[in-house]
Amino acid sequence: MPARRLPTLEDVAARAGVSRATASRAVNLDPRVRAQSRIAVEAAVTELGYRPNRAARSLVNQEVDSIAVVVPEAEDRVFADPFFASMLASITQRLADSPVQVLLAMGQPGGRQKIERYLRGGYTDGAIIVSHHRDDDLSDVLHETKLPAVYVGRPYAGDVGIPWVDVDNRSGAALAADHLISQGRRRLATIAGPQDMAAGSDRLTGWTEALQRAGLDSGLVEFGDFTSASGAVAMERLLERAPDLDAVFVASDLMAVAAMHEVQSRGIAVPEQIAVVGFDDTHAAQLTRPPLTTVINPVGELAGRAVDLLLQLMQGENVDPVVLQTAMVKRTSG
Amino acid sequence: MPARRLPTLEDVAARAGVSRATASRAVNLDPRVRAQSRIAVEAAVTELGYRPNRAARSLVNQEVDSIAVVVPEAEDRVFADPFFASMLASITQRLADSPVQVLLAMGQPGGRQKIERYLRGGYTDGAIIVSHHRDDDLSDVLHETKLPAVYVGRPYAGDVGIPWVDVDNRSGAALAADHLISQGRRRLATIAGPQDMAAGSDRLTGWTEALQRAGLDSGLVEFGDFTSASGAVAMERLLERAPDLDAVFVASDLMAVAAMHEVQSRGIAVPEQIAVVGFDDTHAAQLTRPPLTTVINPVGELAGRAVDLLLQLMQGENVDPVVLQTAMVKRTSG
DNA sequence: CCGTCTTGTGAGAGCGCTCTCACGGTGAGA
DNA sequence: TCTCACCGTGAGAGCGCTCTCACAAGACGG
Repeated sequence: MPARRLPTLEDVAARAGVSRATASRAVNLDPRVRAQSRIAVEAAVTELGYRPNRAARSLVNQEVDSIAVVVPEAEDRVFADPFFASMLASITQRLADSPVQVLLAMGQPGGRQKIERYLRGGYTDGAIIVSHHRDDDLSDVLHETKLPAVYVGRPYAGDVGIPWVDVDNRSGAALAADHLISQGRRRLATIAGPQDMAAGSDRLTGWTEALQRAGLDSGLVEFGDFTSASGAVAMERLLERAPDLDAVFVASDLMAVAAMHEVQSRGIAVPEQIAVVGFDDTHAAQLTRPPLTTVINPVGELAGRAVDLLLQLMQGENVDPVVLQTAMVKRTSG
Repeated sequence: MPARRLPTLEDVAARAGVSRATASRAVNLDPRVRAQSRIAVEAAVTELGYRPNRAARSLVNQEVDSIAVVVPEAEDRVFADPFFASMLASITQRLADSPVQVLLAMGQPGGRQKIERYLRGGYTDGAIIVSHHRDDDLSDVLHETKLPAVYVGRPYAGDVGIPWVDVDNRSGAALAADHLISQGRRRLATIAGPQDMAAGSDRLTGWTEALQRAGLDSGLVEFGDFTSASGAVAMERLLERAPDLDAVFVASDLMAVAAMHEVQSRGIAVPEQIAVVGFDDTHAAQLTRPPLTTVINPVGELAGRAVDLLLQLMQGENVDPVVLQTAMVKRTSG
C-alpha cells in the first residue's frame, strides 16, 4: 500500500487538457492523435511520473500476462548447476520481444507448498517446470487447476498429461559410446546420473545398449547426483575397481570436469590413457585442459521449444512432447 | 487471446448457486461464509477449473504486485558467473512468503532498449538492478519514471539518487592484504577487476592502501574482467613480470580458481611458494585443491537487504544505501 | 451551398474482482 | 410476543484502463 496515490490516466488527461480516451491513445501511440495533443500528454506523463497500471490494462485486453518458470529445487542446487541459469536466461531471451513477463518461482524441497500455492493462486497464466526431479504432486496441482504447463525434461513418472521437451538422452549417450568404441577403446566405464531422474536413467540406458551392441562389458558403472563432488568420488571408485579402464563417459559436464581432475591428479594422461566424454556442453567444457569432448544438451533450443509449446497451450491448442536430437562436440579429452 | 473464455467468478457463483460476493469470500477464505456455501463454491471452482484473474484482483486491491530483477548483462555472462544465479535465488527466496512476484529481465548490452521499455512500460512496481557495470542510461530511465529501484553494487557513477546495497569492497581487500602480510609474505601481487566497475576499483584501492600502509610495493597489478579466462591470462603475465612473487590476491573467485590452476600447472606449490586469496567465497572456492582462502561476499544478505530497501521505497519511505562489512574465510590456499 | 467524407475527440461501457452497505433470517433475552 | 444483536448474504460501486460509438469541425467535390 503506497503512501501516496499514483497518478492515473485521468490525472494525465486533466493536466494535458484532453479526455482520458485521448490520453490513452497518446500513451499507446495511436496515430490518430493530433501532434499537439500527443505532446501535451507526453509532457503530462513526464511531469507526473505517470506509469500505466498494468493490472487495469491487462484486465481490459485479456492479454497473456506472464508465465512462471518453476524450479522445484533447493537454492544451493540451483546456484551450482549452470543448467538452470542457462535455462532461465534462454527463456527470458525468447520472450524478450513479447509482452509476456517471466516470473520466477524456486523452492527448496521442503517448501513445495509454496510453489503449489503459487500455481493455485492464479498468479500466472502458464508455467514451465524446470527440474530433473520427479514431480508427481506438482502434476496433480497442474491437472487440477488446468494451468497450462510444460515440463523441461521428460517427467520420470511417464505420461502425466502434461507436454514436455527434452533432448534424446538415450541416443546422446549412445553417440558417446560409439565414439569411444570407434577410437578403439575397449575397457569403458560410465559415471551415471541419479536413476530417479529421466535424464539419469535414459543416459545410462543408451550407454549400456550401445556397449552391448558392440559386445563389450557394460558393468563398469558408478553413480553420481550430477554434482561436482559426486563426480570426483565416482571416478575414484571406478579407478579402484578397474585400474585398466581406458575411457569413461560421464553423464554431466559438471561431474565430468571433476572426474577428469581426479584422473589427472593421479598422473594419468587424458586422453592418452583414459578418454573422458561428458554430457551437456556447458561453458566449463571449453575451459578444462584438455578441453572436454561432450554431448550437446541444446539448452537454448530446449528453452525456445518449451516457450513455444506453452504459448500454444495457452491459446487452447493441443501440443505433443518434443524430443530434440543431439550431437557430439569432439574436443581433445576423448 | 485464448480460444475459449476462462471461467470467471460470476460463473462459479452461478454454478454454486450463490452471489458473486459470496463466491469471492469463499475463494478468499473469509470465515463469515457458511460451510455449505463454501463447499458449493469449492466444488464449482474445481469443476470449472476456475483461477482468479490476478489483474482484476490487484486492480481492486492496489496491491504491490511484482518487482523486477534486472540484469543488464549479456546472457553468456550471466551463465558463467554464479553471482547472478545466486543473487536471483536469494531474492526469490526472500520473497517466497510474500505475495510479491519476481519478474526477470535480462538484456544483452545491445538490447538495453528492451530493458528500458520494460521499466518504462509499467510492467512492474519496483526494480532491483543487479550488475557490476555502470548503468548511466538506466539511472535516467529510473529517475524519469520515478520507478522505485535499488542497485546491487554501488553505482560507479557515484550518487545517482538511487539507493544501493554493497559489500565493503575496500576493507575486504584490505583484509586480504593484511592477512597475507601477517603471514610474512613480502612480494605481493594482485589480479584486479575491471576499473570501470565499483567492485573492481574499490577492491584495488583497498589492496593498494593496505600495502602502502605496510610500506610494501603495490605496483604488481594485472587486470582481468572477472571471467575465468582473464584470470589465467593475468596470472601468466604476473609470473612473467615477477617470478619471485609469493602471494597473489585475486579480485574474484572465478578468476582466482583459474589463476591458481595456472600457478599449479607450472609446478609451483600453493600455498608454500605462492599464496592465493580470492574474493566472493563462491561454491567453487571449496572445490579447489587446496581450498581457496577468500573474502566473503555475502550474496544472500545483500539480496535480502536489497529487497527490504525496495519494499520500503515502494511504501514511500526514504532509505539510505547499505554497506555490508565482510570477513575472510581462511582455508589453505593462502 | 449542400451533402459527404475525414480527422480528432469525448462520453461511457465494461473487463473481473473486492468491499461496503443494507437487509432478511435466526435465536437470545425481556 | 416483541426487540435486538448477529450472522450470512446480495446488490452495486468502483479500481484504471481500452475501445466502441457518436459527434463536431473542417475539407472537398458536385
